[in-house]
Amino acid sequence: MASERPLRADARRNRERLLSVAVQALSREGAAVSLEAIARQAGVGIGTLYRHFPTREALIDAAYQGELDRLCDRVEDLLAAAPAQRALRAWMSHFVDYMGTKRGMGDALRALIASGGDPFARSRDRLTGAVATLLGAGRADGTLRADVAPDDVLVSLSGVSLATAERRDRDQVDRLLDLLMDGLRPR
Amino acid sequence: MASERPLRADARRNRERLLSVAVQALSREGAAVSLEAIARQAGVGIGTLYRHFPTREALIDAAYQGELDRLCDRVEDLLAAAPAQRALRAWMSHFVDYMGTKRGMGDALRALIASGGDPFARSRDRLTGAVATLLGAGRADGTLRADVAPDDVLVSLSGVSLATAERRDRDQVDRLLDLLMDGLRPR
DNA sequence: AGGCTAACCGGAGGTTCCTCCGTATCATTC
DNA sequence: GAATGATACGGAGGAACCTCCGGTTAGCCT
Repeated sequence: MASERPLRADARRNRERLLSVAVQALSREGAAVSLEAIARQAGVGIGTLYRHFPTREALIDAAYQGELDRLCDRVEDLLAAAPAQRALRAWMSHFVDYMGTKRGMGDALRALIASGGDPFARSRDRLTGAVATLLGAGRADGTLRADVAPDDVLVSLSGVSLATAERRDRDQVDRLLDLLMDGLRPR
Repeated sequence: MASERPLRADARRNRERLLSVAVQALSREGAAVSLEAIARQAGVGIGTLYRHFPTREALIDAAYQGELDRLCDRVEDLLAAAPAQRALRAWMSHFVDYMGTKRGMGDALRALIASGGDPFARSRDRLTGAVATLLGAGRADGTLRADVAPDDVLVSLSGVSLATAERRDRDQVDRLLDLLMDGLRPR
C-alpha cells in the first residue's frame, strides 16, 4: 500500500480550498449541504470535488478531523483528573456531544466506524486508541473490566450516538451511557 | 387524533398495490430501491406514492410491519422456554438479525425508533411493548434489573443494529449484546 | 339519475447526486 | 525550452429525489 505520491500543486490548492469552504458550509447548513454548492463556491468543478472526496462522508470526515483530534487529546486531561471509570464516562459524554453538535457527523461516523476500508483509517485509529487508553487505565486501577475490546466500546458508543441522533434527549443519552458503563465495570 | 376516515376505494387499491410491489422490490434490491421505479411498477404516479408514504422510511416500515409483528409475537414463546434473562438475550439476537436481513430496515428503524411523531407510532409501541414484557418477566424472576426503562433498552438495541449495520460481524454483534445484557443484570 | 365536492391522481419541474471522459495543466527529461 | 507522459480539471448527462397543483373521480345527497 502507501506510495502516496505528493499531490500535484494545483490539486493541493484545490483540495485545500474545498476543505475550507466545506468547514464553513457544514457548520452553517449542517450535513445536508449541497456538494455542488461547495464546489461552486470553491471555484472548482463538481468532478474535482468528487475526486478528492469520493463520498460525502469523506469530505465531512476531512473537514472535522482537526476537532476530532482534539477530542481524542482530552483523554489525558480526563485521566489526570479522575479515576479511569469516571474519565471514561466523561469522555463518552464528550464523544456523543461532539457527534450531536456537528450535525451530520453522525452519518459520516457510521461510515467511519464501520470502515474496514482505508480512507478513514486514521480517524478510526485515533478513536480506538483513545478508548484503549481509557480502558487500559481502568484495568490498572481496577475500576473497569479487562476483558472488553476497545473497538467494541467504540462501536457501542457510536451506536448510542446514532440511535439518539434525532430526538436530542440529553437525559436519555445519559441513561444509555450509564447502562453501557454498568456493563463495563467488573462484577 | 384518530378520525381515520376510511380511505376511498381507489386510494386503498393503490396503497395496496404499492405495498405489494414495495415488499418484492425491497427484498430484491435492498433499501436503496428507486421509489420512482416502485411507483412505475405499481402503475401509479410518483405523487401517489409520496402521498401514501411521505418518506422512504414510511414505506419500508409499512412493508415490513407484518414481519415485525411476528418478531414481537415471539416473545411469548421465548419466555415460555427460558428464564427472562435468557429470553431477552435471544430476542435481542432475533431483533438484530431481522434488522440485518431486511437490508435498509436500518434507516427506517432509526426514524422509527426516534420518532416522537405519530406516523410510526404503532410499530414503535409494539416493540416497546415486547421489551417491556421481557423486562417485566425479568423483574419477576429476579434475573434482570427493575430500574431500566423499556424504551432505553429498545434504543440501545437499535444502536447496536445501526452501529454494526455495514460490517456484518456476527461475533461482534454478540459481544455487544452481551455487554448490554451485563448492564441489565442486577449487581 | 344527476350533481356536488372532498379526496385522490399524476407527472412536470427544479434540485441534487454521482459518473465518465475529452481537454487542459503540471512536472520531468533531454 | 520543447516534448511528452502523467495527473488533474470541469461539466454534461442520466437517474432519483420530492413538491406542487390542475385535472379527475368516488361517494354522498336530493
